[in-house]
Amino acid sequence: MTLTDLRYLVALARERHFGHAAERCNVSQPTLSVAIKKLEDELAVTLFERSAADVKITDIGARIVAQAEKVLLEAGQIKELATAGRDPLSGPLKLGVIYTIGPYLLPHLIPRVHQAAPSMPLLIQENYTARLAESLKRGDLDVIVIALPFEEPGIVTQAVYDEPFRVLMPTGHPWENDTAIPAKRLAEEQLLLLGAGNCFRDQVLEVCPLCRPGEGLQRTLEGSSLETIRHMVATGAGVTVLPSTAAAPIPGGNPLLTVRPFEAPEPFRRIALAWRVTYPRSGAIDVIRQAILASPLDGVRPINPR
Amino acid sequence: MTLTDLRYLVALARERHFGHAAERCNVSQPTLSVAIKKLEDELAVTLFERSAADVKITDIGARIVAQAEKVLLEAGQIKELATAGRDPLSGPLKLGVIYTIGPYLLPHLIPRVHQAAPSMPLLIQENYTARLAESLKRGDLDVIVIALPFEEPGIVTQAVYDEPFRVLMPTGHPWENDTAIPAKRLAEEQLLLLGAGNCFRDQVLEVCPLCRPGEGLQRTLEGSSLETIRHMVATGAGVTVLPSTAAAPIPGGNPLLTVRPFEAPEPFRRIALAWRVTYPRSGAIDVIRQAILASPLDGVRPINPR
DNA sequence: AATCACGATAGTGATTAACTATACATCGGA
DNA sequence: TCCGATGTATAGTTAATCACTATCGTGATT
Repeated sequence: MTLTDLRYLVALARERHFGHAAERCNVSQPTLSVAIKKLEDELAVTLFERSAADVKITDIGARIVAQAEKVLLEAGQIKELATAGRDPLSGPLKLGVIYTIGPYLLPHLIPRVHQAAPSMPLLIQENYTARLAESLKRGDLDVIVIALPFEEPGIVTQAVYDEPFRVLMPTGHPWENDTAIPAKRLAEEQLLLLGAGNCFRDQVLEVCPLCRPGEGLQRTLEGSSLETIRHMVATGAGVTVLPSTAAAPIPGGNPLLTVRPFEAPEPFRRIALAWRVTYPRSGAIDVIRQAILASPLDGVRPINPR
Repeated sequence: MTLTDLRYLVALARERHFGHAAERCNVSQPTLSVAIKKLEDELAVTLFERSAADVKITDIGARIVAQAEKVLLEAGQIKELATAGRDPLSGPLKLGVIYTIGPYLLPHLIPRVHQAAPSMPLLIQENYTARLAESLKRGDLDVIVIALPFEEPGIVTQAVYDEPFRVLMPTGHPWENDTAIPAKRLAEEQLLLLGAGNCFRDQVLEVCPLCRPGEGLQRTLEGSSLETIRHMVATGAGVTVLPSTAAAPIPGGNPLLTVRPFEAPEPFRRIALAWRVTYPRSGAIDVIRQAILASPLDGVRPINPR
């Protein structure tokens, strides 16, 4: 049993296809077949049911694969430790960002990180919080940028900034003359919402408890983005709530759109970094944090680490 | 980086002496020296400070050794899992049973399986043959109990017993005085039938080709069960055909109901086990078969495996 | 300076892991 | 029922790796 064998095992469990798994491991199909068979012989256990139609993992196989993943994750930590021991700012950093932050943060973040740590390229993935959390735990990501609350065993978080919410309406809307909008008044309007899975959607619904989706004027745009919603507001389809960084990303802005703050207490979300407790490159995380705080993010309030 | 390398690494960290560490690993000293050097090159980190006096572990080396120990521990768990999973009678078995067998077989089967294989809990699902077949092929079920004929690619079957059909009528019915009922005479009566999807319904209709549902006196009870039909017969709503195990499930029976056999040739159904050809826990299947045959099922004729 | 202890290096053989080519099994369509 | 497509297993070969013995180099001790 070698680490290579375990990698083959995990790949096969993921792909459920010898050929594809082999390709993913950059080896030939027979290599992988033989390795799996060798493992099965060594452990004296059938790990997979092979049939013409597909490859099914056995019950015991699944448990062993889960354990193999743990072994590989821990083994990967050895390389991370070595990298960190050399220089935490060398080697690629796998960064995950939620959809409602990525487009507004990354254009500022990337050049700043590159300047602070030129030998630390960023490998970036945008996704929902739940997916990012999974990847983070699996080791597919090193650090993620998400909104609090966020509690996962084995994961630590550090708040970075608070970001107030804004109301976005088409220019000419009756609220245009108000300097600040009370949250309850959202219930009077057609409110455009992101699809389920976006944490920001839930946060908006918390702001306005009367806005139950499906009852009344709210409209959910499944699989959509804040940018799409912005365009819909511009066409007069309704109003929406945006995080401040997303409210006016282009200097000057769109003349068809008007942004107004909420009335106090202004609703906001708290954005944080999260990483595995065991992740050794704390220096790299600090660089990310500094780069975020150095970015010109509209309306945000930095949080100092305790 | 291999698991062997990590074992050498850990041994050296413990012994702080290349020769002794090599001895403990049952390899020569140069073998261990080379392996450690290879690791250091691969990780681009100095793990040990070699001096004439002794071998000192570096700061980063100590952290990597600790991690290596974790990897080895987790890797050892794989072997433990394999040992634990080697017994086909350990671990849950996902068993599917058709609706017209489940209520009569399972009360006998479950305690017998538990006795024969205490560490093999049964996860049971009752459904139509077609649904069970699908789940079986998908791997959601491991073994199913169905009525023959049953042909599916990749699935093998083994007949377990034959079960004759019986006529159930309300007590006081004119047929009560007959010792056996000819199948054709069913067409004379209001015949209560299970809904489509139940294989038993089709088998009953085969017994009596004149009984076309929808024409004449037959009545189909969609979404119903044999127990419901039994109650309807008791109220005089008609007669029905039951498999023998369902004819008198309670000792003593119901005074409102009378059961009579068919005239020879007695119609029957053949009950079988089915599983994927690739399913590795044949021992578990055998336990199920034995437990079925050991159950006191009214009127059934066991079939010996060829 | 000679010796000793110990790790590093060189060179060689055996094992193993990888490849290509091809056999074999199964399923679906003609 | 045969044939082709798909997918896994096996055979045979090559290359890389691992582990061995023998020996060297270095620093500490006598």
